[in-house]
Amino acid sequence: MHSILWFRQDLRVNDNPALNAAIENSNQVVAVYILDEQSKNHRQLGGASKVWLHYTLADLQKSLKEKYQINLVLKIGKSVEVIGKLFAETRAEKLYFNRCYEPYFAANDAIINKKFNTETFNASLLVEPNEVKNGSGEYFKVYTAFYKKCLSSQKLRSPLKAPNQQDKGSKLGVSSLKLEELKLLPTKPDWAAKFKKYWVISENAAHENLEKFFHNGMKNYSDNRNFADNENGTSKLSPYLHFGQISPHQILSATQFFSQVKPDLEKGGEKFINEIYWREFSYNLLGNFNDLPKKNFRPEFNNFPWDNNSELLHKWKWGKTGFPIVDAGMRELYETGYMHNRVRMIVGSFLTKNLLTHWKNGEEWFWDNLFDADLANNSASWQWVAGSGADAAPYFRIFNPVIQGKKFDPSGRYTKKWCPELKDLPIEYLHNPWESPELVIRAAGVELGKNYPKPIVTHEKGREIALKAYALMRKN
DNA sequence: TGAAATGTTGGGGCG
DNA sequence: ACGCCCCAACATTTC
Repeated sequence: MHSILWFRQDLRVNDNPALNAAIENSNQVVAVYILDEQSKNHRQLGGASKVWLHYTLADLQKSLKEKYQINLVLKIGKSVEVIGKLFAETRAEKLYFNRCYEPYFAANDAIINKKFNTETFNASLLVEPNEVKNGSGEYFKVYTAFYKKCLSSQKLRSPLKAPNQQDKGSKLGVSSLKLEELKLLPTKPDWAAKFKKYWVISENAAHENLEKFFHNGMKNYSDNRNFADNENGTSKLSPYLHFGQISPHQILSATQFFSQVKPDLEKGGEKFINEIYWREFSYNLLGNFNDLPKKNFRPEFNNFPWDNNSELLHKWKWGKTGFPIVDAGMRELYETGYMHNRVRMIVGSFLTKNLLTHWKNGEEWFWDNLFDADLANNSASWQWVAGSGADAAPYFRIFNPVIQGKKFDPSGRYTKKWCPELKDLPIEYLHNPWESPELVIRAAGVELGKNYPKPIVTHEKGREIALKAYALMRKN
């Protein structure tokens, strides 16, 4: 008996409910990944996401082959059509897959469930969007309340072990595209080559990173996570989580285990789990407010007088704003496909509040450049930082990039790493080079406007303008 | 998961 | 010895 196992954002062998069900309930499994950019409303993958996906598929192909002798079939097309053909070709009895929660995926899944004999599972969330409601039956709009409710009401499953069975592959020789034919890697220019320096992209690497984080970062995580110059302060698991190379259930279970073994890690572990639940909150918002990627969650922001200056946006994207901590972050993003979380908040505040640029522009740049680009997280977080989102800080909380730099990159290591032209500036002026005495800045070999930009706006004036815009919005 | 402006307090210098 | 002033340091309010 044949079954089809459809891989999506659950690209792992362990703790994969659909995989377990398919292998346990059928003799021959046809595993498939469908690159679907044609179904209704599907959002094109960003450039960085494609690169990550390429290596992830390569890794998954290898593990499925080795462990179960299953070939991962690769296809391009509308998922409903590809699946229909597979059913016809293999006479499979059932389609197994793990649910996705992006609104366009969910709508498509509804069609597939109607058309075929399916069994679906939750593999990637601790809480599905309709699982948790507040006292009046509404979905939560405030994080802390959501989190508390989850903790008090949830029964979480333990991570599943990959079934130990051999020779589960289909004997029919279903045709597959070659991985290269998905064309996920850039060719000319090959801007993706550099990423190998920074990442090992595999299911195994996700677990090794988590283990490393337990030993190096989890103690004092509450504080460490904010320091951009602390390389070990965060887990860097977000891309793996997005593609499902590790599941939140695995993370929670491992964190709790570690906290028990090493009680001094308990506090950090709690905070870490709290951050994992921010992802859950984002999915909860997106699942209940499907327009989150496009429309202001707080409609009063529809009146906000954005400036949307394309030249300023361009300088922001390429790390040429003249504010070192902002530029460092934007360059880290482009170079590594990742940005430290604290710095994401700083550059987000800068774009929306100092440059008065609509958050959607930032959302799109992040979508294209982040390995962890994730519809729920990205849109919820951009709306949060812009002030238009759920549980967002009031708009007038405007980050001062100089103060933030001094506070969260006190050694200057982070800024100097990504803005090497500033490496000889003394720390007192690293985050505000335009205030540096002439002698000092010249001795450091920095010439503003020549080898490092002058600030493209003044923060004080920007703040004033932003507050005026905010007041205007409230009046309307 | 702010920053700036404004208000308050208290120690020390000084006449 | 005392009051006055200055001004950090901290607290509160406002945006």
